[in-house]
Order: sequence, then C-alpha cells, then structure tokens
Amino acid sequence: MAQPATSRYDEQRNQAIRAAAAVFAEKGFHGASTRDIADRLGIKQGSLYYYFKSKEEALGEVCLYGIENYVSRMEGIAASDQPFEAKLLSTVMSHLTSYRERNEALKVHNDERLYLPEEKRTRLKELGSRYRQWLEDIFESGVGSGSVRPDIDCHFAAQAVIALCNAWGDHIVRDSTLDVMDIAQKCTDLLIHGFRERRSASRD
Amino acid sequence: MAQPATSRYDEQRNQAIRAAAAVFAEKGFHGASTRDIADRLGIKQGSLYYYFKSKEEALGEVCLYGIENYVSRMEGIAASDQPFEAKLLSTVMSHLTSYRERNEALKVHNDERLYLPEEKRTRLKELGSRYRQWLEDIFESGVGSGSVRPDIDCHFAAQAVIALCNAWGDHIVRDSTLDVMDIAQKCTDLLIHGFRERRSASRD
DNA sequence: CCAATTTTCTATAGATCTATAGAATTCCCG
DNA sequence: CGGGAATTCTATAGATCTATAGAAAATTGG
Repeated sequence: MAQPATSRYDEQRNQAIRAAAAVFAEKGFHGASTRDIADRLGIKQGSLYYYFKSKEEALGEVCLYGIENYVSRMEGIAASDQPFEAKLLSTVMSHLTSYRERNEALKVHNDERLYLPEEKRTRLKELGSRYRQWLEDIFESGVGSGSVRPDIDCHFAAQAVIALCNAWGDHIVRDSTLDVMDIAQKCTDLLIHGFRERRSASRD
Repeated sequence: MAQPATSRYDEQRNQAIRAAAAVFAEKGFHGASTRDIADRLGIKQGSLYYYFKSKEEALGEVCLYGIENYVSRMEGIAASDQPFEAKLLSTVMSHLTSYRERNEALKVHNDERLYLPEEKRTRLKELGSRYRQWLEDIFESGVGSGSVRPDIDCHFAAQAVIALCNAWGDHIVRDSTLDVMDIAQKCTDLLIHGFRERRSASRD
C-alpha cells in the first residue's frame, strides 16, 4: 500500500503527473475529473489512486514539476558573468523553453496553483519568490554596470519580464509551431530598447 | 416566466452578474457553484435561475460585461489626434482602469472564457480581435510618425501591451491599494523607452 | 511452476451540484 | 384593500464526481 521505491512505479507515476498536467491545462483543476486523467493514461478511474492520495495531491505534483529546475537555472544565469543583455536573453529563453519542455505543467502552475491549500503552496511560493528575487538582482547589477537606467524600479521590471514570458508561454503551449527563440529575442529587444527609435548604436 | 423588461429585474440581474463575476474570479467557473453566487446575493440557490437559464449563461454575461465599452473606448483613443506616446498611455490606463471598474469581470473574461461553448465565444473573440487590431493600428501610425522604430513587429507589440496590462490587472484586482496611474505610467515608460539608459531627452 | 508482490479492476458509498416544478410570498396599481 | 404579476422559496430528480474496499490479474524471483 505504501509506495515501494521500484523504478516502474516512479516511471508510471511520472506518466500520471504528465497526464494530469495535460488534462488540468485543458480543463482546469475543477473542470477536470480523475476519470479524464485515467482515460488519458489508459487505466480506470479508481486505479489512479494507486499513484495519488487525492486529486489535489496530483495538482500539487504537477505544479511542482512545472517549476522544478526553474529556479536553479535562474540561479545559474544570475551567477554567470555574462553582461546584462545576455542574462536577460538567457532568462527569457529559459522561461519560454520551460513551457515547451515541461508539458503544460508550467501553465498549470500559473493558473491553478491557488486552488491548493495554503499549506501545500508554501513551497511553490518560496520558489517563485526566489525566482523573482534573482531576476531583481540581475536588474540591480545591470544598474550598477550602466546597462540599465537607474530610475528603473527593479521590482516592477522583474514582474514585467515574468508577465511577458508567461503570456507568451500560453501562446507557445497552444501553438506548437511558434518559434521560441524568435519570441525570446523580440521580447528581450522590446524590454531593453522599447518601441522608440534607437538613437545610438549599442556601445559594445 | 419570460423576462419582463422591468427596471427592477434588470437591476437585480446586473447585481447577479456582478456577484457571479466575483465568485468566478475567486474560485474559477468550475470551482464555483450556483449556490456560492446565490449566497453572495442573499438569495437561495434555485432562485438564481430566475435570472439565468444556466450557470454557463451567467459566465457568458460576466465575460461580456467584462469587455463591454472596452473596444469602443479603444476606438476613441485610436481615432483621437494625440501623439503616439499619449495614445499608448491612454490605452494602458483604460485597460488597467477596467480591472478596477468592472469588478472582477475582466479577469473572468481572460481566465474562464474558454469554458464557454464555441458558439457563445464568437462575439467575445470578435471584440478581442477588434481591440488588438486598433492597438496594432496605433503602432503602425506610430511608425509612420517616427515615434516607433520601423523594425517593430506591430502584432507582437500589441500582444506585449495586452500581456503587460493583463498581468498587472490581476495584481490590481487582488490588491486594492495599488495605484493604477502609477502602474500605467511605469508600464508605458517601459514599453516606450525600455530598460536601457535614455541617451537623448524626448523631442517634444 | 509457485508464491509473494505489485498493479489494475469492479463496484459502490457518500457527497456534491445543476436545473426544474410548483408553492409561497412580495410588490404594484387601481 | 384586492387581484394579478413579479419574485423568491422549498424540495427534489437526476447526474455527476471523489475516494475506498476488496477481488482479480499481472509480474517477478526463486
């Protein structure tokens, strides 16, 4: 009854998590039934409970899966010695790529995580805050190096980057023909230069 | 049984729409029950069906309420003879203000409208497309007047503006202490100038 | 091949939730 | 005040859906 750490069990459980991610992304947590998830896995509804204690636990696992490696990758970017512009591009690429790689789990994390009980959300909150914090740090060091104008509100800036990435992530999930690199470059360019005519070439 | 066009009926129905907006915003369409909406109105669950044929109809009304006046205001802005920068600020202000004024209906429109059947969504789609189109036109005329650099992808730009506004709109709905004007100005400034140091003062 | 273990299935209790029907109440106007 | 219309209520049918218990099937290792 308790989960034996067999490899097959873990594999199947991961499959179940990814099936749940797809179903939750399409129908929302409350709109999806455990039957929908089981159907997608090719098992019966009741069998799902061999892998999850509850539907809510499944949501928790999907959300966690969605932002796994997310923060650590950001830490890697922040710690690297690239110039500001390259860090920003890396951040946006990493963010958008997650939408492709992690199935629909990142979308589920964004849209459905608030249906988890407070207690299960603390870990997710912590990861999200760390992410935002590292991004803010990138902006602050960008101000230090002269790449970012000093009147920028770094908290606002970080939120803006995340907002843009998440909005485009939704499109990326829905339309698999979109070119992630192209979008990442346009986003980064917009964020750095804005819409206005560039008066002077970049200084490097 | 058919709705008589009495004033009181319309008023109460609008109250019901706003109650539904609040409940759907908090719990999502599928997570909310007709009982939740009725409770908020101070009536019994069954009585709600005097105003709506179904829960789905209520969602449709909320979504429509959410983007009402939205497109027409945008048309007004696009048709005005303000310079590009002012048009953009007006657009962002108008968008963010809607989040405050329209209860949580705009949020519901964004997050839950895809749970409506295709047939009920066509009107919403049409309004959304028109909005995006007017915004693109603003960018195109901005390119014409030299306020926007010509290598900007206007479709991308419009999506970016909408993405930023919607993300901040979510925050505005959740936190009533946020200063809409302040956020609008920061968003507009970011979109026009980007993060980079401003080399030359604006030309006006 | 047998026996233990893991995995899946069937069946169902119990708790929703939507929508309807018809009774009861309130409101409005002469 | 009285009668008709508008509004709300009670009660419930019928259709979910979650989670559990125990039987059945599949797998694995000796």
